[in-house]
Amino acid sequence: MKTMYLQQLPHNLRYYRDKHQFTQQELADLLKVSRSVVAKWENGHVLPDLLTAVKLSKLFQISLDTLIGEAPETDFLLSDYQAHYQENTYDDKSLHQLMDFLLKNKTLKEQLLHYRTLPLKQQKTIERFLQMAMDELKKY
Amino acid sequence: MKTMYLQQLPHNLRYYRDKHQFTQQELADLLKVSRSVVAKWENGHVLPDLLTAVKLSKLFQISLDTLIGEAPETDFLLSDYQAHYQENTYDDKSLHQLMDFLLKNKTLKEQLLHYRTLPLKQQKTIERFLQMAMDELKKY
DNA sequence: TGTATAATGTTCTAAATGAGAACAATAAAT
DNA sequence: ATTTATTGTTCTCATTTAGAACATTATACA
Repeated sequence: MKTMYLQQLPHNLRYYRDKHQFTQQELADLLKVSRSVVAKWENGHVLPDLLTAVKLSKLFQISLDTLIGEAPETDFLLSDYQAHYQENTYDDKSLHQLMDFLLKNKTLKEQLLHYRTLPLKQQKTIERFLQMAMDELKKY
Repeated sequence: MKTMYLQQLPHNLRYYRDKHQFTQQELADLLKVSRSVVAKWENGHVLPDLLTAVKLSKLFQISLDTLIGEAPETDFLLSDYQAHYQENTYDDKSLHQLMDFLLKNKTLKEQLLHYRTLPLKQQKTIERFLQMAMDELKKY
């Protein structure tokens, strides 16, 4: 059996574009692509690339999974967890992002764990060093 | 400002592959692609196409949005979080410690938030520098 | 209804980009 | 220390998409 994964995408695209009352041309302009390619997406002749798909989902304010018609069932439990975390001072969104990031970057995480154990003076030194490195890279 | 949308994808791919204890080869076989292209995804040299991305999200049993690191709400992060906590108490403790640490170190936190948005290549460079700095300090 | 205009569909070509094979470098194991 | 497993990179080829031009269909309105 062939992959049915993206069957729905063309329909969804047209549906959401209509919903937002865009013409193909208007949508194309927003995304800075040609109109003809929008038509091709909607007719299933061609797939948008991943980046474009993300842009579309943002534009339509829906999840990627919804856009491609593969939205997973919603998870009830989540609100509970969210409540829990909000109570416990971890309500800072940026911190969440950071933790998620560290969760997925083992090396950095290990480094930070070690960094944490260093004398304050050394921490400061490293902090400055890090800042320098990042400023330096910013130039390019 | 450049599109930051898919910054996270390489890390996430590696993270979930590791989590499932696949080698690149094994993952490649499951998806019926070459191993080298898996390596390139994980190093941010190339993007998987939409269909492959969907397959990956199915294989890892996560949403596409989670996979690309653009989960609309923190919901997805939290679920990841939760799973992680349940599975691996040891690691979690360290994550908790890190969270507390970062909560109390605003500068470092800001740096990391910025670091997170850098191109993968720059991240690697900085990571190496950081390692060097820390190794150097270890001597004294 | 006929005509003009707007919106959409399709084709062809050129260009972008990912895929794979082969080779290189690292890491892990023994 | 040497072998083996795993991962990273380069080069080329093949695939696929994007855009322009053209064709078709739908809509407006006289």
